[in-house]
Amino acid sequence: MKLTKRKIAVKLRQHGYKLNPQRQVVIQTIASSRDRLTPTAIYEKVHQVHPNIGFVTIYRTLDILARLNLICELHVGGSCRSYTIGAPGHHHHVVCSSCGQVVDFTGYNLDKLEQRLSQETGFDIENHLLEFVGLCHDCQETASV
Amino acid sequence: MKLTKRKIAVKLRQHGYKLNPQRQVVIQTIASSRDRLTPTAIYEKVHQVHPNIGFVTIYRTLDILARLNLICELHVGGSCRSYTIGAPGHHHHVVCSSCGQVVDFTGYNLDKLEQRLSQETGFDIENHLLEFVGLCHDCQETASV
DNA sequence: GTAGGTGCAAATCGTTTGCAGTACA
DNA sequence: TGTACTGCAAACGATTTGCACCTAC
Repeated sequence: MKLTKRKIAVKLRQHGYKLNPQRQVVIQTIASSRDRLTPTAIYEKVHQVHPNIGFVTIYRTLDILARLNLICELHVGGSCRSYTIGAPGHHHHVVCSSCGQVVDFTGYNLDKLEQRLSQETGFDIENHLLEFVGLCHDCQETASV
Repeated sequence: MKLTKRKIAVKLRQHGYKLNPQRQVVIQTIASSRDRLTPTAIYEKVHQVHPNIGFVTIYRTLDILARLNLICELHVGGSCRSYTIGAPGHHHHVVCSSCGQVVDFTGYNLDKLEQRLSQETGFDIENHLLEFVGLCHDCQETASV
């Protein structure tokens, strides 16, 4: 389940951000893609439909959306600045190294490990990053042909 | 346990790379730091001692070392291009969000989760990324003063 | 009406490439 | 000796900033 556009709009307003057409287009673009998208990729998609929306707007919108956890940054297997639409609640991602498709999953809990690490290292652990890379079903077939 | 300089030298030679003074300095710099280092940080440290070593050499050396798994890329809590000296064998990292100190740990196995995800998503999973961020012991004290 | 947002151009930062000279095995 | 490596300068791409105008609330 992905975040609906409505929920995103509400959260933006809650935090004092306006929801104008440009932002709607950016959100719509990310939300309707199954792949992880770089700022450039987002710009290109957006630009096809709305040629007057500039790069700067993309960057600024991404900053806001990321800060509000409405989109997720991905690191594995490619550009360190690519995003996917955020799912509600805590979750992790599986990313295709070939086509960039992103699948998210829930139900894996790292609390116990965090606790062990806190004790062993003396760190006060705040957060973690867990991602998987591999080939999605389609790309496996393409690769084996 | 970290990789010794000797082991690094051997591995470089095994792969047909030369071990010249510049590379030794770069390796020494990374190996002797407890923190994660960006290319710029490495350059600055190296430059203090050897002002004639240029940026390009740093980048090229980092590429080689990373390809041979002699250093590890870190993503969490800061620049996406920072490195720490590699430990032998499979391991993960805990990084301090304040000072950048890196501690690595072993003994946590994600095979079972990978298997579950393969079944659920149809992905052929090749690799994963698992890092933790938090405050190290020293920075917790500094923060609470 | 006004704070916040846009879009352009220019500045800036990090990274890569071409090339001539240099050094290691 | 020959191949690989360095270091400079220049090219390049991605991201940020300044500023005047605009628009959602």
